[in-house]
Amino acid sequence: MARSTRPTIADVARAAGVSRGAVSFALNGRPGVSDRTRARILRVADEMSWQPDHRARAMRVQRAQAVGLVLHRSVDTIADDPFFASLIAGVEQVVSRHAWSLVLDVVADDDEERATYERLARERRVDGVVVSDVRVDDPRIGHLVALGLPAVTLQRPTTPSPFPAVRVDDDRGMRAAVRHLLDLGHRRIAHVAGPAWLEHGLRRRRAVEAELAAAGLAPHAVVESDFTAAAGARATAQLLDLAEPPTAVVHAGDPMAVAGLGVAHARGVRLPEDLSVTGFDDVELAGHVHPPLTTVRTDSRAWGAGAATALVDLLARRAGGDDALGGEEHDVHLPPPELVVRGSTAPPGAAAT
Amino acid sequence: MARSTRPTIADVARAAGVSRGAVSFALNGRPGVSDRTRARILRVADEMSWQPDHRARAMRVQRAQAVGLVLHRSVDTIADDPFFASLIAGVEQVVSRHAWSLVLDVVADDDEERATYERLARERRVDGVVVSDVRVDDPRIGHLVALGLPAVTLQRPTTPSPFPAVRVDDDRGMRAAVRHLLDLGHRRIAHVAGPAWLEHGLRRRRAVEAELAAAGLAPHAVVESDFTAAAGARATAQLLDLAEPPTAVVHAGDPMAVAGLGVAHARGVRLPEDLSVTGFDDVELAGHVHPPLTTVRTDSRAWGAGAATALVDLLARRAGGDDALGGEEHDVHLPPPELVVRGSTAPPGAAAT
DNA sequence: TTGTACGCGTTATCAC
DNA sequence: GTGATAACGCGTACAA
Repeated sequence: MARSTRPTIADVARAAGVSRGAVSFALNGRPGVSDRTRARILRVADEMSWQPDHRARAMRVQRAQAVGLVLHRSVDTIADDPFFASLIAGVEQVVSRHAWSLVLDVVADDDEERATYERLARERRVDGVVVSDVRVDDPRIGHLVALGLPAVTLQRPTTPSPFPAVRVDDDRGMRAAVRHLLDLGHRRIAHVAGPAWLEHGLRRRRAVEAELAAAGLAPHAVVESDFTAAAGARATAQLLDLAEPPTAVVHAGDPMAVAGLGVAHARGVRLPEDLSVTGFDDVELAGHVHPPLTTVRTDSRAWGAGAATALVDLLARRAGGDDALGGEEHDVHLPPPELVVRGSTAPPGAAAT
Repeated sequence: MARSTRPTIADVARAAGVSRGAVSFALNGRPGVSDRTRARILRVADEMSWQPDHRARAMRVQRAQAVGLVLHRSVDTIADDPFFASLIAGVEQVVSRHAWSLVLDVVADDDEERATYERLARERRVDGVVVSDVRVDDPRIGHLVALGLPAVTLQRPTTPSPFPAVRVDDDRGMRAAVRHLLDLGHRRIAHVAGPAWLEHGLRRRRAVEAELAAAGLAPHAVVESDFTAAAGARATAQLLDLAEPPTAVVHAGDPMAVAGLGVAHARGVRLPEDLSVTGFDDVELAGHVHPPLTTVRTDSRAWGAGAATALVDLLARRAGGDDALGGEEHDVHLPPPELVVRGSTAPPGAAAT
């Protein structure tokens, strides 16, 4: 455990017979040293397996070379919703390519969330953050502005935000799912929604309503849920208990939809003859349950990657002296999600025909 | 964006009319300032909303106050396996309680993994790492020792390791599942295993074999898989294609088991009458598919929390001057997982009786 | 309690 | 253009 022998830039400089400054120049590829000296310095540094101490450098250049991601959901939801893992993976992919780091925090409530952002900003652990699960009237936007912590949001918040957003046209996918059911002949279409206080929960619900309205219909019923399988199961049970149950249910998330299939199955409802079901996200399991789930394929990893890229770009602009935060003109638009038709949807009463 | 006005310790000292050293003492709650002065200093610091710059402090005390977690799996597997999200959440829970940070990296191959550990160590981004997905003959152990980077492993590696391990008796759960099937009267029991090069993949397989051997049996068949739903589906198809198919399948992971249910369903196999299925982990969805999955309940979050705790303890000991790495006597033992019996298991040919 | 050296790179200034 | 020298960033720790 050769803890004491970790070389510093001074050791490298001495070994190479140059000044510390020269080593720094050589390492960072800037003019000031001849090619021969540069090569020698780099060789020596490599031999000593020296790399600059990230902290010392960060302190000097006033940049952490790290981005933060603060996830605010119960610890359980995080495990149950594959979305987060994909998001993290996407962010990480970009961040690591730049030799930056991802600092991750999971918080349980609003207070902890505030405190965490404050800590990240004050301690300067990160240069900026990715804001996910944007809420309706999201208080974090103002908070981050006040803290002076640059950010990128996933979707554009409903309230004005000075930060760039990574946008994807969820609506299109949701409407495609409803359209698909309408085309199959369904008229009693229910929706199991995400929480209305989440921007994407609300947005997806509006999309369902809009597409139905375009066909002169209204949702047969809307049950607000929270994206978990347990809540999805409850919601489906509730819908099946209606005097006049729906013939199709559009879910705002796959785990809810899969649980819905399970409940229907358990009650002897024939799938998809008696009930058509759609999901949202296309998690890996979606194609492997029975009947395989018709769902909307999103690319959460691309979302994470897009957000990280936007953030890195934003920070680069700021490092270049541009104090602006970017705003809408730097929004990144991702390709809209597409409907994946599988076996969980069919014309209503298909078996009866 | 008041970037330039971020206060430093000097500003606080000036405002409070004391020296910088006094502010430092007051903040860290150590003797050297009177209670009255301490209170005043803290009040001023709070008013200016000053918190010590993490980098400057880290540089001085030579500690990053951060732990690393390097996940080595394809980006897809990470999203599909809820285990990771739980693990991350567990680690984070502990880490944040200490006001430390979690630095997360996702790597795609061995080279990248090596490079990442090296970077984390050389740049001193983290004080230690949590090593998950321990492999048979895991090369990372030696590498980490060479880098001088303290670690905690999830399960004790098969090869000697100087690091503490968080251990949980997977075997017990796996054997309980097999026992359960034997008790139901099954004799043709197959196993869909995880990769044999993963410590827990191999361990679970051995447990299945051991329990069957205790009953004078051998696995009806073993299909090696990779923990994904897709692979699980293929494995089940393969088993059902056998001239003499198994009456029960024990899976090393829930996603594989759920996909197995789907395949069986699609083929018209009656569940659980014609085929009993067990999983491992008890992901949230497990109780909501049809039939609800009999599985082994593990607590991945507790695993993450245990690992983080062990790591923080280890680092505290080292900070206290103890250069030892801990080793086996600091292993943490978690309660063994338990079997959760649901509807996916029944006596063989139950409906026929 | 105060003054100040220190940790470790980066960068502005300066000499050749 | 090459390179050395020294100041700097921001807390902490130790001598005074």
